[in-house]
Amino acid sequence: MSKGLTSRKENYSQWYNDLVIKADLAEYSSVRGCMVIKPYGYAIWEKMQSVLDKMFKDTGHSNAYFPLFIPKSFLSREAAHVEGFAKECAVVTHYRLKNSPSGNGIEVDETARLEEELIIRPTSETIIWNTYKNWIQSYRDLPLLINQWANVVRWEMRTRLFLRTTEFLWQEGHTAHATKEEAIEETLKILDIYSSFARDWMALPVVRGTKTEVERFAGAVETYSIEALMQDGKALQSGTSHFLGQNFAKAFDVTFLNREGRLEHVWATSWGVSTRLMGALIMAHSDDRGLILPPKLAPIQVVIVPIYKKTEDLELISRKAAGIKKKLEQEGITVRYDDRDTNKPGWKFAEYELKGVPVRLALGPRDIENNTVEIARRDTLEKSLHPFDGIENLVSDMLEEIQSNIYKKAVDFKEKNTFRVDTYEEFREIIEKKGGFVLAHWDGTNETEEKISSETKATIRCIPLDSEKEEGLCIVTGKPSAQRVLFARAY
RNA sequence: CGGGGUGUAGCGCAGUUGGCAGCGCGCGUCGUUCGGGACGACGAGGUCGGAAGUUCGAGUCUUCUCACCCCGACCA
Repeated sequence: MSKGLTSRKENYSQWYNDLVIKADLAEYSSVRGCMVIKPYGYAIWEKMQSVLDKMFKDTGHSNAYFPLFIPKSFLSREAAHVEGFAKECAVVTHYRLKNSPSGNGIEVDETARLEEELIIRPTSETIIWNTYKNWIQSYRDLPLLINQWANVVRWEMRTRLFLRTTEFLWQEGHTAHATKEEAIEETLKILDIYSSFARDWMALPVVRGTKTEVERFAGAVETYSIEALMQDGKALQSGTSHFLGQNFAKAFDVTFLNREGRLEHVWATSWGVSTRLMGALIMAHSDDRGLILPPKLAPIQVVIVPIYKKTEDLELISRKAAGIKKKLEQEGITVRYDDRDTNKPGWKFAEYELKGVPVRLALGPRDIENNTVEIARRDTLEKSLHPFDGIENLVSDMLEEIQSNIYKKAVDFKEKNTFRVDTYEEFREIIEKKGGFVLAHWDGTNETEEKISSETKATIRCIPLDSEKEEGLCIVTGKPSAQRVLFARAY
């Protein structure tokens, strides 16, 4: 048990908070609802960014950057969109401060009121479509495939580190297409990118699906999402991809001349993942000793800890460690040699476990004598001794094994906690007692969906894309249903 | 916005009837330690969230105020 880390069983959300803070990923800032992402946490986010960025570029997208401020009038151009975001917008009303007449401090200069208020972007569709209007004239300008890495602000009432903060970091893709089919294809292509990123890099299995009308993005025709299951049985929406139809094109009058010389509105998509993925990563794999990071996203993949009494020992060990470090680095592995004299080995062991470093090598006088290294893996906590020779291959293989092992564990957890139920009693029982994903039939109406969510706090996470289309009867109304949908309590 | 709570050292907290501002962790120096979160000695660190009031005297009592946290309604 780690010092000061609440156990998951004791209090899951406390465990999560403790972990984020003690593993040095982030901390609360002096600004309400906003957090500071610390270097170790940001390093993980940077890894995610660089992988995703490459995936976007490999599929033809380019990065650009649009303003943080959105004129108020823009937001109201698309009816559903403004409806969805109005309640959580930060608004800039003034552009100047002045010294208080009382002499202490500063205050807003009321004479410096903005003619039109500016909204801090909660998402960028409006400013982007206002811009695209000037970029698109002909079918030759299409498709337009743009992504931006940015911060956005949503004035949430309650916040949680990484999962929901007032300001957060994300990427938002915004594309324009000549046809509906092409836009839908793009939406699905991105959904694929998200789900394979989750699987192959985060070691996180997800369910892909469409959102119900109630859960749909404000302004979208169809919203697709990936849904992940956390260890406490709650679902976390981890990425969304929207088919926007012609809603924004119409609202911002974005048209193009097609091959036949006819003017048409373009078809649009938007899609995003945020620093919320950090929350998913933390909650999906970690244990009561601390983080467990998939090696492919770990900022430090291997740490080498020297164990010594005398400085002569340290010199010998350091020479040996430098050799190992070099060999591992040649394999493309990120290694830290921690020879700080300020902490004891035991302290370091606990510290790197807390921080989720996948593999730890310990090197002491005994190892120097026997030509061995002690290898400990974070996911299973197994320790073993290995000869110095060929250590780089062993570690390299172990990293891959850890990556696949934690994925397997997550898949196993998801399967064990996914239930098919056919009655509402059973449904409530599982939602109340066990949590997890529940697959059940639903009659497709908003009323039934809202009844279920108000009675059980479980919502329809998505209508899965990949499951078989089994017909049945709605668990609440008994009306016919074309397929089971995925319910869960969600973050 | 409704309900509850907390503001005292970097962090976590104690502070009795109003009477010298404390404890643990952390931090600094020195020494012994070092194969699973070591130990000892010495030391630094405070407008007690803010303002006003009662009092010889306020961390403590009164009034006002600000901030943050937790639970609900909203959400990637």
